[in-house]
Amino acid sequence: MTNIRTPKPTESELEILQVLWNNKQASVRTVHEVLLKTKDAGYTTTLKLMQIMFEKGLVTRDDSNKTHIYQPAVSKEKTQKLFVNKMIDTLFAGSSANLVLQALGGHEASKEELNKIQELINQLKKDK
Amino acid sequence: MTNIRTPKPTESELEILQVLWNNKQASVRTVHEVLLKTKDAGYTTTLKLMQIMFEKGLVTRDDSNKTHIYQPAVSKEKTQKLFVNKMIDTLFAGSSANLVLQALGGHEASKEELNKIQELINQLKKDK
DNA sequence: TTTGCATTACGAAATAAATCGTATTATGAC
DNA sequence: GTCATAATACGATTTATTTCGTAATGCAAA
Repeated sequence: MTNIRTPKPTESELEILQVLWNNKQASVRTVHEVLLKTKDAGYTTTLKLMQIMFEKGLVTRDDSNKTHIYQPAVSKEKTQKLFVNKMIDTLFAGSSANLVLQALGGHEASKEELNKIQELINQLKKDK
Repeated sequence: MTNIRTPKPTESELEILQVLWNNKQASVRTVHEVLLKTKDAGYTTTLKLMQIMFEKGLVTRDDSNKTHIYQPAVSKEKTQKLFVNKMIDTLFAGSSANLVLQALGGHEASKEELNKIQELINQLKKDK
């Protein structure tokens, strides 16, 4: 599995990836429209960012039509792992449990979600 | 509780804060020595960063002696929460549980740590 | 007091990231 | 074909971050 090295996405790039992950694929216009709900930037800014992401290999695109259609080139899961691991390293002294405690303590999680976590924990304990 | 707004620490600032949190307080020299183990930068770089952090209010310092002694001005817990929340927002669609699952799935956690998490979950479920 | 050394102060350069203005191009309506 | 519109391309600027060179300062040993 040739793991081509894509750089760590920046803050803004992450926002764009989020949209692409949700929609599977999208035009610049679509992405920009979604971003406008939560931030305030010009269309060409989004365009430029997505072009840069293309150069970096963070996204692919179909440019056979006038309006280019972009797709994520990095998986959500891999990217999440990248950031979670970095965070555990630099902010939680290498302990994933510390991160988990912090996350659950602050944010609210539904009962259903808590059940899912509990299940995973049981699984992990069994494996030891 | 007058919450003075301190800016979000940058990557490098986080590394420095980590050292200060561990040591309670430290001189630039001490911090620099610790950083040298994992990264490669000049002494004046670390100095400058810590001076900037002082201006930003991320650290305080005792400059009554020639060698200034720095202390963290933001708590580890608050900073962790800041980053975890941001991460949940931009990378886990607002679901803390998703982050937890990712964290536990990737990194290894000890049985003891898992127990601690389980305890917290039970507590949270009881509160519902 | 003078010298040497470790420190801080400061400015500036190098790098990275985000933003935007303007020019160019493609497409469809007429 | 011409025009209006919407899109891309591209360069430049702005802002944030990191890095470092050099000067000034304080202190302690000789």
